[in-house]
Amino acid sequence: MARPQIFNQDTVIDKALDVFWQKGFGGASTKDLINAAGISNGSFFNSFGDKKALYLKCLQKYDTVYITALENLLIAPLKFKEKIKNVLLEATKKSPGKDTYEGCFFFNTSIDSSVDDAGILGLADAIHQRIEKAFVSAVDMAKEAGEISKDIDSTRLAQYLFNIVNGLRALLLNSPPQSTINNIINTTLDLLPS
Amino acid sequence: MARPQIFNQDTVIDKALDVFWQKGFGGASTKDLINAAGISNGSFFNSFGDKKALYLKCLQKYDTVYITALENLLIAPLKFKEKIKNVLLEATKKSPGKDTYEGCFFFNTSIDSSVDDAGILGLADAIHQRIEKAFVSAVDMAKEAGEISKDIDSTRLAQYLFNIVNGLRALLLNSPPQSTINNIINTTLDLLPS
DNA sequence: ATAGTTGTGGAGTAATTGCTCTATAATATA
DNA sequence: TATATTATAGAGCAATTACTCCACAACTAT
Repeated sequence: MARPQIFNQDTVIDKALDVFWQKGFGGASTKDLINAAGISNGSFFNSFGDKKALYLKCLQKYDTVYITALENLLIAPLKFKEKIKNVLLEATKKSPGKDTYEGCFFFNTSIDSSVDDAGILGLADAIHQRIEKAFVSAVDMAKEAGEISKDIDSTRLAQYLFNIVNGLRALLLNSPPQSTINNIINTTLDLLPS
Repeated sequence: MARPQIFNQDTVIDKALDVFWQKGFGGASTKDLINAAGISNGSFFNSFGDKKALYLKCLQKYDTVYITALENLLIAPLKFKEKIKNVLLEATKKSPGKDTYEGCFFFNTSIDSSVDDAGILGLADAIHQRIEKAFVSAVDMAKEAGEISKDIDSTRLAQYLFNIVNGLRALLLNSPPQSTINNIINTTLDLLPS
């Protein structure tokens, strides 16, 4: 009936995610994206609409894959402190094979001043709430298990912990010494309420 | 001997700082800067060299004025907890007259992926160390005053506190509800070691 | 084979970018 | 008043941007 697409959409989104992740929305040119994906200009715009729409798809994919992984860490059947430790270590690990920190595409989006699309900002906000909710679940589980006092306000502690992760995300952008990261993580764990 | 400059350099830097602060390095076009300063294209490049050099001057000014203010808060003769509270409140206050959060030009610089100039990055790094050092001083003062244990590693606690401020800086970029800010600040203060 | 439909490649476009160049204006000194 | 010196205004430029347009390719159903 019609000529079939020569490329795999999902693969292109993965490649685009890499480029956006590295360079940000404004820093990634359409040429960068097209080159990375290995498709033609025509196919690019024909299939994805425009740069913003593709970025949104990348963020959706990130939501599905990476945020889900974070969520799983937070609802894992482990001790509270252990769980938080895992989250902090996961957030500050290096990219596989490389010597740079992996970072977080959601965080990068939320601080990227070149992102002004309502759809993208809306999804970023939804992801923010999703993560916060996952932290709340972790705190609630800790309460149930008697690991921390039931008097603690779950939302408050969740927002506090999320904030520490975000501080680390910002720090990571400037390739800090590992000792700084360790200091922050260890102090956070030491100060965790009981 | 020669035609005098019609404008005040320091005023132009202030105006440029405003524009860069709002839009970031890449987001602020030379046209934006020139319009805000109210000078001509020729004068702009003749006096400041290029965009990067002007940005550096803005960051230097920020260092001198705002970072010094933060430093003063941290070495003020107040109780440790009081001091940290002041720093957190100062970091999260709204712009005078406006309904948006003021933010931090240094922080914005450190997360701005469109900044790639070695001089700017170098100064940002120096400011980072300056702030960390100020936090260390605050912790040391608290130890001397017997407010917290001398067993605490000053650098570790300083980096932890700085990290919380940076998390808030990132959060502020998305105009969060005041309750979230309060929750993070109050939890941080509650968990402060003794 | 042919018609119908959709994908592909790549030349082309209008707008914007940071910055240069030059004619001229304004000043201090001689 | 003439000269030397620097500032100003703004036209202009090469490069890049996101994106459009269209001739043509590739496929399926008839």
